[in-house]
Amino acid sequence: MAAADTDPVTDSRPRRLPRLEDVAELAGVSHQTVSRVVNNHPSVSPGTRGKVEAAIATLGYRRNTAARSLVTRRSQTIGVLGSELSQYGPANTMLGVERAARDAGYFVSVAALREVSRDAILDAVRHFLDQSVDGIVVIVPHLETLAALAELPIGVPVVAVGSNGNDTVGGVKVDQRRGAELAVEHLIGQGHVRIGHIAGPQDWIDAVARADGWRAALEAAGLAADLVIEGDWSAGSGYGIGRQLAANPRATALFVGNDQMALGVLRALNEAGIRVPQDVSVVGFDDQPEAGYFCPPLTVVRQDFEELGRRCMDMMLAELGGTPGPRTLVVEPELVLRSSTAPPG
Amino acid sequence: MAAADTDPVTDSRPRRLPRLEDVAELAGVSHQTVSRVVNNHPSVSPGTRGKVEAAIATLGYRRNTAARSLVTRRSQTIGVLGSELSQYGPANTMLGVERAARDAGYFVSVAALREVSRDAILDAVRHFLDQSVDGIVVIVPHLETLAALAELPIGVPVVAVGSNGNDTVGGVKVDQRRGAELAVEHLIGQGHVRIGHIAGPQDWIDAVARADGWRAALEAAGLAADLVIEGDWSAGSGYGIGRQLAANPRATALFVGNDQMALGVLRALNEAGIRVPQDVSVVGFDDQPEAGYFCPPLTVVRQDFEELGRRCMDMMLAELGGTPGPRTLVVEPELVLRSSTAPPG
DNA sequence: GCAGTAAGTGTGAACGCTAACAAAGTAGAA
DNA sequence: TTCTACTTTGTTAGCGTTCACACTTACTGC
Repeated sequence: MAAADTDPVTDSRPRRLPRLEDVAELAGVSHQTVSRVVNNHPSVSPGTRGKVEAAIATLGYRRNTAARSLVTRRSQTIGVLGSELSQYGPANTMLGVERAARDAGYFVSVAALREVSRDAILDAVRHFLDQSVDGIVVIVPHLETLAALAELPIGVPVVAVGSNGNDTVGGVKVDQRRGAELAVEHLIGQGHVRIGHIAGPQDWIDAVARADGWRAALEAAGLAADLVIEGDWSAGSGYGIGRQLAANPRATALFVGNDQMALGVLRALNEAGIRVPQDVSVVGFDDQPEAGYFCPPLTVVRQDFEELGRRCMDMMLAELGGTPGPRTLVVEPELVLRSSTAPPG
Repeated sequence: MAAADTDPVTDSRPRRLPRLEDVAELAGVSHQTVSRVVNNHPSVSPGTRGKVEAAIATLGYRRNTAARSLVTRRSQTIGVLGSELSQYGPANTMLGVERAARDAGYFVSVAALREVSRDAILDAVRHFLDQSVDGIVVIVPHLETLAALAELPIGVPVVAVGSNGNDTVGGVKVDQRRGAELAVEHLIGQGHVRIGHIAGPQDWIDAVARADGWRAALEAAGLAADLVIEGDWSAGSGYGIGRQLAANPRATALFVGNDQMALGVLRALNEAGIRVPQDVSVVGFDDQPEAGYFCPPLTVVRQDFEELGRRCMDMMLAELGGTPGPRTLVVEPELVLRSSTAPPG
């Protein structure tokens, strides 16, 4: 009885998945013809194609990726190397990449960095090389990352989100500097002259660019750019900085490096009885879905992360297709006005 | 000149990556011995092992995954099928899975669902089967998902987050019902007798379980469970519901299905001049990092999503190792008290 | 001293696919 | 008719691994 279940003779279940050869036999053609059908090769007569397709359907044939990769030396897989993937921005960028990749017939392999260090990055890259990915998308917006990537001869195209492209690594980014300028110009337009900046950690590419934009916009207007405090992107750090500022108010407007820190700032000001926007205006950065429901709803610079991810993949596909395009792609940010900003006084 | 760059004779760069055979030749052994070294097979003498390892290091040999998969019929890849992967919970669950998987030597392939539908799910599963993944982790907390999965003979182990396990699909979940009970019991303990529930969409497994827990806790205390309004998880829907309730107050405490909706509720109440927690207490669910910085900081039921992801992978590994353990794994939630709850009146 | 066992190593054949080439058939032009 | 060119199909040889097995050598126990 137990034997009947596994006896190769009496067992009617297929012992293994069907392969080209099985399809070929059923369709009465050679395995190569089946391969041609599967790969949409043009030189197959309509009649043959029909027979083969029928056989494929009958057997439920699926092409074996490993065998195909072995001979083509391509895995149809893109590695996504990311950190902070539970954050709104990186997560959505990854989703944009995933979508574009799957649409293009690629698999997406993910490696998340526990901590951002040279070793962790090299380890993840090796992981991907072991998997023989066809290309790597890097969503690790640290300056250090780019340096680490330059160390290893990777051998496949690399596209880094947030960076400028160079000859070894393609770059796709939202124009952070421009975003910061939009925010600050808006505040200046409302009549603010003391505009502070709560910055992200300065080893992050985007944090530096936002601080630069803030400074540039102020200087262009002849205003002082002397109030900048560095946080760590978290609501907690925003809260701490907010308390400091509440105790010793030095500005009528704050340009905050991201929405989470802005949330912390809002809460600290609220606790201290400082009204937003009547006493202080606040602008965030990212536009995560919750930003419109903060107290008060937050004026923000919006980044389209999914678009960013898609563009990454566009560049990657161009590279993989052997038709490299521009090495740098820039997505424009947008200012979204809500009620956390108003003229001073 | 151009020829010199590619001429097979004068070009000293390796034409292709080194393989077992190349290592074997350099070490003066057979390719099989090299294979044994690479796979940590015990029956290799220390001397031979040393020679081979040296040759591997010299050539920078890395084993070819495709060839290996072809013969072993295992891809060392786990597919993660997820929706809402930019949300705090699913994203962190995925990260937990990724971490455990990579530690166990597996690659992680991701497919994100654009919309949750039978077709989209089946499409993603087929995508993974095309890639011949060794197992699939499903982070799509819809009732519908489980039904769709049951349709297809998948042929590899499947572990679903948030579900109860059955014979075809393993289940790993945080005890949502218990979490809801913790929240409601806390409110009852503070003296609340009119406790409403703002629920998530009822086609989500977790939303149903939380509503059940809320109802059970109230009924156990002999209180009425008659105020439940369904939202869509978003801050916007929480805001809309909050405005309704502010116009027509019917409870002194609200158990809200997740943190985002709670944010919307807080904002609506704040706008209407209803104080939290003096007039109304609010409890959220998830404990995303921002919850402690809402106005006021939100009392929540915390779920450890990363742990959840790790457990998923534990179950998967047991399954893959041929030693299936329990079909259901439950992680305990925890109540985190902050200042959005207080005794009524 | 000889079988019996174990450890270490090598040989050959898959695994399922694609690339390159060969062969057969078809059609139009000379 | 015959030649050429093209289309369609088949044949063969890998791709780089692991598996099953065979072979050697060394050590055990009688």
